[in-house]
Amino acid sequence: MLRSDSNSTLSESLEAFRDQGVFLLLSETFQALGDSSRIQIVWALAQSEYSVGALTELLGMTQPAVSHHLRTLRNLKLVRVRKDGRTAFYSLDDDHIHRLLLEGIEHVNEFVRQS
Amino acid sequence: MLRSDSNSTLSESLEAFRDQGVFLLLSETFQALGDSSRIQIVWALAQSEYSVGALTELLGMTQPAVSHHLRTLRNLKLVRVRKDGRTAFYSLDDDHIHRLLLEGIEHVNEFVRQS
DNA sequence: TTAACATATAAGCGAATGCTTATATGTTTA
DNA sequence: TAAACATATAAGCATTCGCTTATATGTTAA
Repeated sequence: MLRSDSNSTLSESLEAFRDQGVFLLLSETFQALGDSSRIQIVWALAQSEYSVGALTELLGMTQPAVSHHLRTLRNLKLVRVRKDGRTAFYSLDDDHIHRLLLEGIEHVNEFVRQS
Repeated sequence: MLRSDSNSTLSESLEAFRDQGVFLLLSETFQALGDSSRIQIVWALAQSEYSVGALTELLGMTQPAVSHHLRTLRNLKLVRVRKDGRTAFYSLDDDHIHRLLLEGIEHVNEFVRQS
């Protein structure tokens, strides 16, 4: 197989990103969005903040399942919590998440258009 | 066309997106990017097109593993193939994928900055 | 304080996932 | 044609994942 020096810069970035854990963190981030239930949660939070109970009712899941998913999203800083008394209000952490979601939807649109 | 009525409520858009399979396809797309090996493949292809053999050597994986991951990415139209003789050259399917990757990296940067 | 409420966590089960080894398909070259 | 080559697919195994039920933690109200 043909080997060229033009790979050197890529293989350097590959090694650097591997060492810095960028690929791992990046894949974990996408993986967090890679679940139908969590995407629905993120979609809801993209409209407004919601409490755990509200999400539970809105999405028709059990409360522990919602909490479980929210922890996953929280660990990767995709959502944040605001506590008021005994209720916890969740919202998207920053605009990157919103844009990620929109880019994803655009791709899906493209996908369906080609089918 | 996949879109929610801008006047509809959240629960209506949730129902519509569920029925149209948007959430499923969207989560599958993110899930495809949610693996450390596949992200490295996508990162490589974001720089230039590569053959299966080149990716195998570049990433230090076995050839069947690379083919396996490429199929996953292909099924979701994240990458496309161009065949020349007995070699298959892969590249990113469209610009959405590139932007998804860049948005993800920005989020990871934000993540690390906060830690 | 006690009871009701809102959320978080734990343990365990079934299903899905990524990788390995082995083999099949298809293309070029001797 | 046969052999070498490039890629794709298949079967099996170990691990991970999402969900369920049960329970714990913490807050408000009577």
